[in-house]
Amino acid sequence: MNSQSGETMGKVEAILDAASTLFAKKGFDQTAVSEIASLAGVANGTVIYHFKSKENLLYVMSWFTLNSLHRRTRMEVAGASCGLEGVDLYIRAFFGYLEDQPNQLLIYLQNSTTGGRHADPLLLSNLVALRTRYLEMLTEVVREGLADESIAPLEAGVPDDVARGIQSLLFGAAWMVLCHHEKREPLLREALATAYMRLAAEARCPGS
Amino acid sequence: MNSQSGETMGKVEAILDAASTLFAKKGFDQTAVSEIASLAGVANGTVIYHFKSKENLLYVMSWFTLNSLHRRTRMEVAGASCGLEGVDLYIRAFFGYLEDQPNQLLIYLQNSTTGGRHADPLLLSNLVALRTRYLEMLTEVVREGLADESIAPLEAGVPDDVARGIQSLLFGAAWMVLCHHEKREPLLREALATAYMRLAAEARCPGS
Amino acid sequence: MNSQSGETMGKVEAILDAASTLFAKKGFDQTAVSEIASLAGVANGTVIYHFKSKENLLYVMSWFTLNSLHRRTRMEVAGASCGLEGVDLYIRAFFGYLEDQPNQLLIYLQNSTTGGRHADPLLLSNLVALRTRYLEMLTEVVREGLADESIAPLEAGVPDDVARGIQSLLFGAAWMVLCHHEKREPLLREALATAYMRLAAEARCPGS
Amino acid sequence: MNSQSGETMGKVEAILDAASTLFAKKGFDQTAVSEIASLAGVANGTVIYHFKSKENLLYVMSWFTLNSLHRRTRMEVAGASCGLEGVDLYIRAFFGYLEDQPNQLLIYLQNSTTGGRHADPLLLSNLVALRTRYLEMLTEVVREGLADESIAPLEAGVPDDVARGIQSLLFGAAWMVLCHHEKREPLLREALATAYMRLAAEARCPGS
DNA sequence: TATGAATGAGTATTCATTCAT
DNA sequence: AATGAATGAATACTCATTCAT
Repeated sequence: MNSQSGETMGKVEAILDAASTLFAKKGFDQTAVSEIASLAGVANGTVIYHFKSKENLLYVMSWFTLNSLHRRTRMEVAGASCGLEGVDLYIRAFFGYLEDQPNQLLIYLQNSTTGGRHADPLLLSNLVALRTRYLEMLTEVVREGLADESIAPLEAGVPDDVARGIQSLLFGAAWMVLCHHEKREPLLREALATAYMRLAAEARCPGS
Repeated sequence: MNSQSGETMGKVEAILDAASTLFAKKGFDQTAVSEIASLAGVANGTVIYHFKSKENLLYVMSWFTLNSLHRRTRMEVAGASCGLEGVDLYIRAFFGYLEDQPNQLLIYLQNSTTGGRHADPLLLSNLVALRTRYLEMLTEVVREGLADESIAPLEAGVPDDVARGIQSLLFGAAWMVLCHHEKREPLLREALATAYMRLAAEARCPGS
Repeated sequence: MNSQSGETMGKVEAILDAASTLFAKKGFDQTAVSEIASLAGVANGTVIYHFKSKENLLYVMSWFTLNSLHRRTRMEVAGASCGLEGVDLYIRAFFGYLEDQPNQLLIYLQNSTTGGRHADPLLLSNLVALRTRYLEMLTEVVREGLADESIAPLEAGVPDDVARGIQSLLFGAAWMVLCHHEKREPLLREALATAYMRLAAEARCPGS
Repeated sequence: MNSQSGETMGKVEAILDAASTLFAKKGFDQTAVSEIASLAGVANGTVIYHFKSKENLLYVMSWFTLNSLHRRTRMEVAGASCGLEGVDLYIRAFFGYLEDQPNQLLIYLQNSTTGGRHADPLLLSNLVALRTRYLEMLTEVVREGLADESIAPLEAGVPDDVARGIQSLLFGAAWMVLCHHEKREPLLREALATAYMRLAAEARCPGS
C-alpha cells in the first residue's frame, strides 16, 4: 500500500496510504480522521466522502491486506512440487508478508479484535469470505500432500484442524513479532520445523 | 476476576469486574469510564480515584490476567513427572484459562496490539517482566525435558526458540478462538500433537 | 406542485416537487440538498445551479404556495353574489387548499416562523407583497359586503381588523390541523359559523 | 423565564434563559449549543449534561411555556362570574402571555411544526397531555356558560369544536403578531368580538 | 444545462478527568 | 474513601456550495 508507483496518486490511494501508516503507529481509535486527511493532503470531508465512515476505511484496508496476502501466498504456493512444499511456501509467504508489510498485518490483527460496528455489511461479509478462502488454500495444500504422499496419512477431518493449527502458529507469530518485538527469523524456523515434524512422511517429496 | 469470594464485593473489585466485562465486549476505547462506573454501581469519580486513569485500569487488569495465567500454569506444571509432560500441562493450562477466562485473554490480546500510552511506567515494566517469566517457565520445562530425556536433543539456543514457537501457537489459537470464533477443542488437540511431534524423544517419559 | 401535467417533468419541477415533499416531512433545516437532489433524480450541483441556494428554493416554494392559494381564492370568490358570500368562499378556498396541498401550507407556516436569512431580497419583497394582496382581497370582499348590505355596518377601520381576524382564524386552523392533527371539517364549520355571526346582516344576501 | 429573581441563578436556569433568547431570535436549528453555553456562562458540555440533547432542551422549554400559559390562564379564568366571562378571560390571558413572553410563544409555535426526533418520549407525552388540558379548560368554561346560560345553547359536540375554533384564532393571532408583525391590540379586540358574537346569549351574565 | 468530486467550516455530542463537598 | 456536577478539549461526521469538466 505504501507509496503508489505512479507520480499521480489518486486521493483514495493517498487516504489509504496515510491511514495505513497512522493506524499502525497509533492504533485505529487514537487516529483522528483529520490526521489521516492532512497526511493524505486532502480535506477532512474527502475521507468520509470516499469511505463513508472511519470504520469502513479500516475494513477496506483489512480487506486489501488479506487480499494481497492471499494473492502473494497463492502465487508462491503455485510453484510447489509437492503438498508438503506447498505448506512450506505458504508459511514462508506469510513471513515474507510480515517482513514487507508489517503495518498491514498489525492493523489486521487490531481490526480482528473488535467486531464491526458501523461497517458496510457487504464489506464485512467479503472480509469473512476472504478469510475463509485463505484458510482453505492451506487445507487444500495439505490434502494435496496427502494425495502425493509427501504428507503422512491423517484421519478424516484432521487436515482441517492441521490447517487451523498452522494458521494459529502464523498469526500468533505475527502477534509476537509485532506486539512483543520478538525476532522474526527464529519464529520462521520454528514454524517450518514444527510443520515438517507434524506433517512430513518419511520419504519427503515423492521422487526426490 | 468474576465474582469475588467474600459476601461483599469491594468497590475496587466491582470496578475490575465491570471493566473486565465491558472491555471484552466492546473494547477498551469504546468503553466509557461512566459505563464501567454504572455497571460497578459506583460514581464516575470513584473509578479514577482508585485507578488514577482509565488506561492504568487496563494495565492493572492485564497484569492480573497474566499473573493468574502464570500461577495457574505453574501449579499445573508442577505436577509433571517429566519435562515433556510439563509442556503438555503448560499447553493445557493455557487452554484451560482460555475456557475459564476468555474475557481476560481477549483484553490481554487487545491491549498488546497498542503500545502503552499513559500508563504508570512501573506497572508497565512489571507487566513485561511477568511476560518474560511466563515464557521462561516454558523454556525451563523444555530444558528439564532435555535433561530427563523425555524430549529429544536440541541444539543450543533452540529451546528458547521452541518455547517462543509454542507461545505463538497458544496466543495465535486464543486469537482464532476469541476473534474468529474457531472451536477450542480441535486447536488444543492440534497444539498438543504439534508439541509432541516437535519435541518427544522416542521413549517418552523415562521409565514409563 | 405535485406531478407536472406534461409527460416529462423538467428538472426544476422535479426539484420543487422533491423539496416540497421533504421540507414538509422533515422540515427545512433537517432536509439536505443531497436528499432533494437524489429524490428529484438530479445531481447535487443541479439544485444549487437552478436555485442559487437552498434557502432561495424555500422562498420560491413559499411564493408559489401563496400565489396558488391567492389565485384559487380569487377565482372562487369571483363567483360570489354578495360580499358575505365572498367571505364564505374565501374561507372555503383556504380549507380547500389545506386539503389539497397540506405540504405547501405546512412549509409556508414553518418558513414564516423564521426570518429570511440569505434569501434574495427581491424574492422576499415579492413574498411580502403577495401576502398583503391576499389579505387585501379579504378586506375588499368585506367592504363589498358593507356596500351591498350583506354584512352589518362596521365602523371605519374595523373592516381591516376583521380581515386580519379571519386570517388568524384560517392560519391558526391550518396550524392545528397540520401540527396538532386536529380534524379539518369541524374547524371549517366553526370558521364559517364564526364569520357569519361576526359579519352577517339580518337579511343575508340582498334579494335572496 | 427571563432573568431569575434571585442573585444566584442555577446553571440549569441560566441555560434555559439563554436558550429561550437565542431560539426566539435565530430559531432552533440556527442556534448552536455552544452559543447557548457561552450566553449562559457555562461550558459546552454542561448543556448536554443537564438536558441530554439540544432537542430535549427545546421540549423542556416548550413544556415550561405551555405550563406557565396554562397556569396563568387558569388563575385568571378562576375569577370569572359566568362562563362567557370565562371565555373572555381565557382569551385575554392568552394575549397577556403573548405580550409578556413573546419569545416563549414563538418557540412553542416553531417547535410544534417539527415532530420530536431525539426527544425524551416521556417529555413528549407530557407535552401532549398538557396541550390537551389547556384545550379542555376552554371547553369546560364553555360548558359552564351553557349551564349558567351566559352562552346561547349549542348542540351536543359543538362546545368541543367551539373551543378548537377559539384556539385556532388565538394561535393564529400569535402567529400573525410574531411572524408577520401584525399589531396585537386589534387582534385582541377582534378575538373578543368574534367570541362574544359566536357565543353570547341575549342576556349576558345571568343577573347582570 | 448539468454534473459530482471535493471542500472545509460548522456542530452536537462524548468522555476522561477534576474538585469541592 | 467516595461522590457527581461540571468541564472543555477532542472528534466524527454533515452539508451547502464550488468548480472543472
